[in-house]
Amino acid sequence: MGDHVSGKGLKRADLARRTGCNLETIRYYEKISMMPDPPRTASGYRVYDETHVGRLRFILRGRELGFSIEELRGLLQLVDRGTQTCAEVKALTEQHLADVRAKIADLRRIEKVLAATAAQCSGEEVPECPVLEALAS
Amino acid sequence: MGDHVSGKGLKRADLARRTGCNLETIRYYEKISMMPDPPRTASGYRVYDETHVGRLRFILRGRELGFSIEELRGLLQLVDRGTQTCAEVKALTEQHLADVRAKIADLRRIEKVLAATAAQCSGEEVPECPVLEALAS
DNA sequence: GATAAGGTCTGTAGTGACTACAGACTCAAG
DNA sequence: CTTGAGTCTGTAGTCACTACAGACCTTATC
Repeated sequence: MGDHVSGKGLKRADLARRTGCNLETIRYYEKISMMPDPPRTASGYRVYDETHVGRLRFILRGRELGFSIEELRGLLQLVDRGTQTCAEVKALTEQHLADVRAKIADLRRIEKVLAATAAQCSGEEVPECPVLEALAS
Repeated sequence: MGDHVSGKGLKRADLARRTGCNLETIRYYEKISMMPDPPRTASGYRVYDETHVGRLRFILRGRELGFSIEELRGLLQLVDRGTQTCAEVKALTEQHLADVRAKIADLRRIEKVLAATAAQCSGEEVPECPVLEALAS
């Protein structure tokens, strides 16, 4: 009854394979209501279809782009309502873009300090180490 | 018996103020053995001195630079052993520098995608949104 | 000396976003 | 009919903190 048969009725492992998502993460997204409760077989197995594949891909892609679960919840609500304005989505995206840029700036500052202190190292066995001193001061 | 009196015998709140560290985080670092168990007063209050200020500042600065707790534990062990070679420290630092640079590269890729998709937005009330489509596809 | 306000002590629970496991159940193949 | 793999549930662990409840101590004021 797996993925390869008739294209309908994906089991959890099928959905995981199709999306590259961890098996347990699917259950987690269901628990926190990011994914809808899927229909079940008589014996209780979850049954997914293409809409689930699409939604999960959306979530995974968003996570890859650094959106938090809550940010994605906002985005998904707009999708679910069906009445989203492009402006609303754009605003969320631009806010997130600003966050990403701030993070890049932070990391660049860190990179500079690390590169500068590492460059001072002789690599020899000396009791004083410029890195440790940089951390201590 | 606080910070302002005689310069000796800092209480936990004094150490927090001197380092900018959160009060509870000090206790946490003690619990995970990043900070040594300090001496106590007869009634059980922790008593800190300048060596504690130095070590905590070292940890906080390292965390700011993105070292993980375990990485800092490595660095601190070298410090504690007193026998560190500059080469060991340099290796840890350069590994960490590589991690930071990888993270920057990731974020820049994300930034590009976000900026490109946001730029496509009209901001008008259209049912199709390029951002949502970018996430879905 | 009594009392009230504030600091400190302890252990524990919550955060975000998963990940992993134990023990019970079901399903398909041989 | 048995074996092995897949699935189910709830729960605990991860990282690096942060916050809280309830007990105790210290300090200042009356």
